[in-house]
Amino acid sequence: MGRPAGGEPRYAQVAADLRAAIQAGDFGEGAQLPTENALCERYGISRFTVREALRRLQAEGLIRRRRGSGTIVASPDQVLRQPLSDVAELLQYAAESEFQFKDCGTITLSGPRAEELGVAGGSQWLHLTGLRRMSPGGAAVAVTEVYINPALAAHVPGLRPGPETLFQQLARAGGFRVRQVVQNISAMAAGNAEAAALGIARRAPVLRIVRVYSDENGRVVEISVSSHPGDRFTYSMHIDQ
Amino acid sequence: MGRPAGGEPRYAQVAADLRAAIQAGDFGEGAQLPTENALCERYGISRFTVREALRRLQAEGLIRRRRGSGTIVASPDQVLRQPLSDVAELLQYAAESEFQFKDCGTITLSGPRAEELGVAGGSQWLHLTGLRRMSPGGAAVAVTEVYINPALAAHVPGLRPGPETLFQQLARAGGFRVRQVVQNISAMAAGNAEAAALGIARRAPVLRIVRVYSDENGRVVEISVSSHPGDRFTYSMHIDQ
DNA sequence: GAGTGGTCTAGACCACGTG
DNA sequence: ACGTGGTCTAGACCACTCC
Repeated sequence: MGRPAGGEPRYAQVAADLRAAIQAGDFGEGAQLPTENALCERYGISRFTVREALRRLQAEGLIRRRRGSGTIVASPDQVLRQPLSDVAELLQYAAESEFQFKDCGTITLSGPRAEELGVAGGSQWLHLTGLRRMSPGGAAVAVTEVYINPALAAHVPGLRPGPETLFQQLARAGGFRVRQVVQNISAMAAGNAEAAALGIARRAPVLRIVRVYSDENGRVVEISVSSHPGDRFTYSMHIDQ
Repeated sequence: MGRPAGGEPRYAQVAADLRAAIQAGDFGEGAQLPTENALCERYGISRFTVREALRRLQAEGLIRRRRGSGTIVASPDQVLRQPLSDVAELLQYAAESEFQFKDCGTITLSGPRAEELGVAGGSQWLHLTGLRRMSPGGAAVAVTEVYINPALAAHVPGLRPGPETLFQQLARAGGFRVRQVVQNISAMAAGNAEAAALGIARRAPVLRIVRVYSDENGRVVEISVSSHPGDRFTYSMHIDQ
């Protein structure tokens, strides 16, 4: 039957359970996962639901599947892997790194900057700035500018660093859901402020990732602009077929 | 019944049909697509198959879906959108741009370069170099180095620019299938050769995309290294939920 | 041949958006 | 209230891998 239980679909619960087991090393790297039928029995659910859960894990790059061979735990790859095919994966990345920020008041986004971000020129935004590290005290992997819709001003003082991303906290506090994230990646020369924050040379190449978060009505609720040093960050993706 | 017809799954045929209709403008931008049930009747297939087809189009960013509202044609966005969640989407991008290349013989990949690409040091590769433009005669959006497994040397002279990507042509000629693509994106300063080919300043920031194509046995069949001028290229993705 | 994941059917109930 | 897409069941046949 199509009951979503406590609000979360059953496949999401199963996916979370398997993800935790994989990351806890219960299966081991390269090890075989239980077959679909075994998972059906273990959780008492249909194959459809098991497959939906496994589909998510595969999209995250946690598992690899092959007809005839089975499902195996993927080898955790190289540098900084940041897969991306739905919002849940963005959260995964956020939970693995450390983010510190400070409130910078209100800012008006002007001509070229507004155009770059795809917002109306002259519009007002709440402005935060932050630094992301892969480990506490480690080298910064990103400096981030965050712009928040002023309609959400009341909830900004309650924002906390932690496993929850800013947009998750905003969504919960503001009573909306993030429905779409558009992400643009480009290469540019570091500006003075970025170079100073990251400890790199001026005009050094940086990877700039702009994310625009919109809610169900198409309202832009948050924009984040992250600049990553070219030599400390690689955006990694994989496609399996 | 589970018959894959002429080799291509039915949902892929339906997806291709709908994709063609959307791109031909049969529905118009922002227009409503037929409902799932309507598509079931039109194609004489089950809802499962219709949903699998729509799932692909949604991942490509061609449509947006919402419970209660229906399915609409997404507005074609900004600059150069290169979505990516399975191999089929890589092909889409390739078909929309123009790629010219020339054969440069054999090359040995040495220490740091080999490490960057994740191949054995001292291994030999066939080397091609190419230029990609969004329109014939237009400005170059990328300079590309291609390395091909020497075991496929016999098929290299048959490679042709066109709507089919190099790895598609290699797979067909070599009788294998590309099973995995790993893609790494980083920012770096342009080298002398890249700067000259792209007509940009030396040390200008470029977006470097390294793609490693592997077949079903994990054998690396092709590696492509594309360098995009920072000011002419943006890698764009979207996530809908 | 046995077992895997991939495709597909014909149903069902549900949450959500729009009237 | 109604129709939409989202979740879910219990089956089935198929292509593929491995023994």
